[in-house]
Amino acid sequence: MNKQRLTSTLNKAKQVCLEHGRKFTIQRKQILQILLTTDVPLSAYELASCYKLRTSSSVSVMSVYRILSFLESVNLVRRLNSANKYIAYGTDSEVFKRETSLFLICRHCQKVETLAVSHSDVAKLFPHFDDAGFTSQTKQFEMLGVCNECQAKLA
Amino acid sequence: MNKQRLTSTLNKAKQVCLEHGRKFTIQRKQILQILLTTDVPLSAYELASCYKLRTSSSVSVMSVYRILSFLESVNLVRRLNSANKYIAYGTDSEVFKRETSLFLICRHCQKVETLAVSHSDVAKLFPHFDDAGFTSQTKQFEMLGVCNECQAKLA
DNA sequence: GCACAATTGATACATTATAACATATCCATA
DNA sequence: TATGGATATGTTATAATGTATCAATTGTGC
Repeated sequence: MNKQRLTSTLNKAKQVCLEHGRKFTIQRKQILQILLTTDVPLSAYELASCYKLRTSSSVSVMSVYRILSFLESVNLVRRLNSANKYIAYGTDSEVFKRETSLFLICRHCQKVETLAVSHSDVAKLFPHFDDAGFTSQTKQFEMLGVCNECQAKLA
Repeated sequence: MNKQRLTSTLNKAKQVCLEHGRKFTIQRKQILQILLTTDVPLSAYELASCYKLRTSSSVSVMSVYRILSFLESVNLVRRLNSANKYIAYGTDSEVFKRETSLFLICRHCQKVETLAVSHSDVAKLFPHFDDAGFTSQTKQFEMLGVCNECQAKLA
């Protein structure tokens, strides 16, 4: 993510927090910024380490979990279930706009690409889904595999 | 799962193991049987407890993980990433037949329903999926929500 | 019996996550 | 100003999940 987009996302993130009557504290900002400026998902423990390296300050893992859970609740961060790691994305991204997302996670380089999926597509995608009478609360799907670039390298 | 289907699945499971040049040991059989006869997913630790209760024998958690990982490798068991738990299914099920599956996981009763998805449907219905040039190795999607029955109860 | 691979046991450890309670900070307002 | 409530963080302990390593056992073919 380039500098301009980062700044704009951080500003928007602050707005989002305020709109929820919550604060955009320095720690929340730092954690979000770390996630926005790394290209691979990070675990809570990795985030705590990163925090120490980048800021000459520190944050407890417990706080990292709380911060992540807060940032998730306002849709600024997502947890990848298949990796137990976390990602962020620009506030101009489809992920932030609360559509259903498909995360393509590369097993080699760990990078994650995001595609948007409409809810109607989801229903269409899975035959008999409507018959099942199941009320989905899921806004993300995860797919593991090999990305374009890694495939080229491996070939 | 009824008794007849259980027996047939266990027999088929033995075949599958032998076809892979591996054994269908008593422990593997017990673990599989526990998974086949529970209606909710179980964690490795829960399986170890269950094993003790049901068999008057026991198995180390380490072994449970090895057994699960083996059973997964021959497609007799699946791990649910969103719950860190494991499920099995009849050998007559679509899941066993290696199609892509969608697991509908109920947040209330924990029960899991399975739908089959063809690979071509997956590619077709995520817009821009082909553009991404991503090679998927995923054979399952997980959806959290509320099942039919629980919804009726809650209403 | 012996060699070999597959399986399991046992111990230790790593990683991920939550519980519980204390403290701090900020803001509205009495 | 102070005080009360909500929000946020610190601290410690512990639970839950998972892996590494090496030894022991079991079964099978020769």
